[in-house]
Amino acid sequence: MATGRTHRPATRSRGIPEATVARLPLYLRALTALSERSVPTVSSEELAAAAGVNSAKLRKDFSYLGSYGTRGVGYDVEYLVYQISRELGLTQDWPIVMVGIGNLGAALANYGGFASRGFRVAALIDADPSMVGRPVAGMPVQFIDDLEKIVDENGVSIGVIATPAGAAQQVCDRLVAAGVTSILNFAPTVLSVPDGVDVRKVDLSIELQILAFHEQRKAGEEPGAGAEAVLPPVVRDAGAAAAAEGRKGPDGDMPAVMPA
Amino acid sequence: MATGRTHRPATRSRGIPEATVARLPLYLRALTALSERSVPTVSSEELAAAAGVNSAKLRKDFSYLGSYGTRGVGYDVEYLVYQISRELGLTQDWPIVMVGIGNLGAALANYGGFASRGFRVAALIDADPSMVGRPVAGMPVQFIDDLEKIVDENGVSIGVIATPAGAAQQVCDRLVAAGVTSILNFAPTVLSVPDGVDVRKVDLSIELQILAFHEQRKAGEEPGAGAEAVLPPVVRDAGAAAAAEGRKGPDGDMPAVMPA
DNA sequence: CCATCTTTGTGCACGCGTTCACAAAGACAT
DNA sequence: ATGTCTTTGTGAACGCGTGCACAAAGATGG
Repeated sequence: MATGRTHRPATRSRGIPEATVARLPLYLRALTALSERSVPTVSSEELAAAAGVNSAKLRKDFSYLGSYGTRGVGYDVEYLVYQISRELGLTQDWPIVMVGIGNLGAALANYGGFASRGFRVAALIDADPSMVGRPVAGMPVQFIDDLEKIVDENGVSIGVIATPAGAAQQVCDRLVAAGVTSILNFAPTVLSVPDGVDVRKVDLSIELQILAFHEQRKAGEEPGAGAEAVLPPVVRDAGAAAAAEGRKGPDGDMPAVMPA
Repeated sequence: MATGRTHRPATRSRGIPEATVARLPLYLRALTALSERSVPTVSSEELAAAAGVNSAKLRKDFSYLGSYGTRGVGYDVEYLVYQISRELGLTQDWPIVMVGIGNLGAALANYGGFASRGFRVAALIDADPSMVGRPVAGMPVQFIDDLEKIVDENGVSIGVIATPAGAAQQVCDRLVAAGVTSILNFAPTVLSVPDGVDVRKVDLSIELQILAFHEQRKAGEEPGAGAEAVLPPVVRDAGAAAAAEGRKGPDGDMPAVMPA
């Protein structure tokens, strides 16, 4: 799900559901591991286990790509690796630019997973003049003024934004204007982009917050005694009127600071 | 979606849909920004725009939490900030441990978004003795042998794994055995965990691959001439029999290297 | 107190994704 | 060649999430 898009164009591609596309890299990784161990064929059951999904789901996913399996035997590992790679567009070379070489950006630049599988970091870009020229991941950081030139000369269509939140939209606009049509956003902001541009968002703190939600559920299954909750950071009020509506029965400790 | 779980228990929590939970942090961020600008109330339309979602969806999401709005006016910003924070469990203090202080781990430790909103990095842990004692983000790295002690003494229930793929499952097992019940996994591996443990996965290269898929679609809408695809990394064969089944009509360049 | 206007909360329908369950397809042995 | 056994590919049912559209609720003004 490309968070950051206001309306979902569904992008039902060429009949391949978005949910399936999101799982193809998972299958590809599992298949690559099998390939390295020279395993010739694999059943949907085995591969599904390796990828952490349901076997029926896996078969249906593959059915969107075509009939690449052999009944009674399974799937040919090498063949499937190539088919999925091709479907994902990984048989091409994808030059990417990374903007914002702070802690996170530098780590991403060094991250091996980025360079693998057809992705090639074409340039690292930052707005801080003191960063410019400094080598990060064996590559000199370039100044943001050259962004358009870099994108154009390298034929870059994928950009990674790892700037502070405040600069993200501005950087995004420049990338899009320069011709970038896919953006991976690490800044904690909602980017607005024109139609035809894909944005995917990776937000570390959101992931933690979702975990905290489930964690809280596990911890305080019983209502009434809310364990040891820290005082709410907002002003509290004694009025409990708001709780009267009571859609949620088991919710003993509603602080109720209803606005006037 | 907690990738990494084999079967989905759906975790339909207390009636709050998982999709809604995943959006609550988004709303919270937008609301916090409004709060800092001292905006007293906000309509579902405005807030939805700020969070990048549909207004009807936002209202439905909030309806799961209760009736916190005022018709004809909108939502009280401060009140809603507190309600969502409480629902997400962010009014508590969540000590977390981070295992694997390489490039990515160090960047995460320095990442401001982690420390904000109730999350507190209780310890940084690494298996490399040369890292131990070295300060990262103003905090000494501790040796992995003390993992169980650290988790226990700090009451840690959330762990972040930023190790290489090979070490991830092992680290995961130790975390779970020590009492951690929520894991945020940055290693490119499928973790298997017992029931009751939540795993969320952040995979940088997968996100890129999904972008590449859509990018490829945008670039080569026409079939037949596959632009300038690099030669397939697997052995090719002249046999074209496999394509005969032909579920997908418009797919001109099927390489067809069917196994024997 | 009544009328009007704004905005919420939600019933409903629709579409996507998941899962089940099974027929068809092929491998393999005899 | 025939039968058995394994595994795929998929039709169909189900459930969740989304978005529309509107009635109910409350604010505001006269």
